Amino acid sequence: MTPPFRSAQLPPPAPVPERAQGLPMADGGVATERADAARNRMRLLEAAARLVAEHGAEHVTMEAVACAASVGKGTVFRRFGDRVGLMYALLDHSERAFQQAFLSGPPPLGPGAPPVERLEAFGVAAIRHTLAYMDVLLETDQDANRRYSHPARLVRGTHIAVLLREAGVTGDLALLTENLLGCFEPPLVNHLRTVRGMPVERLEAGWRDLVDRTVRRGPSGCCP
Amino acid sequence: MTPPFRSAQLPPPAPVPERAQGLPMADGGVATERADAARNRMRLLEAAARLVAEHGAEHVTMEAVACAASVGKGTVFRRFGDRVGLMYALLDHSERAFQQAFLSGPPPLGPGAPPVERLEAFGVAAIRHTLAYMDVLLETDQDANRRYSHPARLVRGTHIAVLLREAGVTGDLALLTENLLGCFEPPLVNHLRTVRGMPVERLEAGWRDLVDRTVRRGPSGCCP
DNA sequence: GATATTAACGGACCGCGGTCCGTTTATTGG
DNA sequence: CCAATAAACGGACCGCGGTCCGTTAATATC
Repeated sequence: MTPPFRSAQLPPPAPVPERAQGLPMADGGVATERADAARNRMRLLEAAARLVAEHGAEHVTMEAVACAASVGKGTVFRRFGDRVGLMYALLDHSERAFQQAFLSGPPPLGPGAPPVERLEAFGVAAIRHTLAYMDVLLETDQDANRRYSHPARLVRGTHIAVLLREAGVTGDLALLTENLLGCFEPPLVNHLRTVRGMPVERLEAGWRDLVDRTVRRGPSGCCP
Repeated sequence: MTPPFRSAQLPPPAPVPERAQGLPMADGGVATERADAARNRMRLLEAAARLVAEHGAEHVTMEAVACAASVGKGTVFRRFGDRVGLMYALLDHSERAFQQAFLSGPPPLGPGAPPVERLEAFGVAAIRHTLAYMDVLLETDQDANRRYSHPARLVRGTHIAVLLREAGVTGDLALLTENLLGCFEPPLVNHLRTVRGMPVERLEAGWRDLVDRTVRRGPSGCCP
């Protein structure tokens, strides 16, 4: 009688775009959002961003966002699915910018530098990104399931895995990657900074050290 | 006008014991719970455990617990503070047992084995513990702040740090410890098992590998 | 431009976590 | 045993996330 599992997700009702989707159609066009829908999405994102800036993400209610955007509450949920979805939407721009920086920007973050250097630069950038958007990120952390399946996390994970491989790391790359990703968990970073009082430089140095330990030759003997 | 921070905690109203406290008093006695309070705590814990077993932690409401224990809703909150507090209380016994096992049980988990072996055994035990209590642990994960400051996590962290030191690891032990602790995050373990389909053995092997990489000689050159 | 279709809208509604405060009851001191 | 005190009780109450469904209006077709 115990219900399936936490990871059993809401099935296929699947409205909830969270972002204007361009689904290809039979005739070669794209199924675009209706004009009013698109306008409301913009209004909602702007209102949400304003309220977050004013009161902190933690104190922004869905109803307040709806009201500030002069829109019904139902509309907010239809556009963004739930509170966490709205928060993710708020992060979308900066996350894309970050992705572009490490996928195709200038070295050492982007291609062109040796993999270990890129990895170190990546972590430093990720930590800074986390700090910059901390309060919204902490809100997205509410839904543990989505956190680990979110596209942004997958992209980061793939990037790390590729760099590890390029660096000649052997072993369970998937797990090593997850371990490295753990360094950017917003609540962890927040805790280390706020409660334990660690300066950013220390976190960055810790990341570099960790990368070195991970990369420095595989599980078997040290220095063949 | 932005409110202080997320980590700013509820000040000192400080009822919320979460566990029968034995505070020392002037006369040498202990300030114990009133009889009815203690009885209600037991009833609530039993009721909660039953409901969790029956319906899964995720579907247990505070009102249902109160009702099943024939107690008012207010009483549940006075005893355990909030939902997460109740969940932590449910985990208390097993967590203490685990602590005893690695602090004073037989080797290789307890004292007597070399530190690296203990560390590896610790991780394996922690992963199993996490899997065994997964659904309740996932509920405790709601409150990100408390997660990182919870006594149980501190104990685990101290244990890891001590073993790392004994193993002769140099570097930022605090950060290395946090990184290793990340391997036991319930939502991560759940994701790797449920979504990514990794068997327990793989997680355990991954832990051992990670310990090896962490321990194998510090940040500077490889094999002096 | 009129009509049909279908997506989008919005606010009433629900459930649950958490609080408040008037009432009850265990305890202690005489 | 009785009174006084303070702790514990319990349920009405509140706010917010999320859902539902009758209404509205954008688009497509003619």
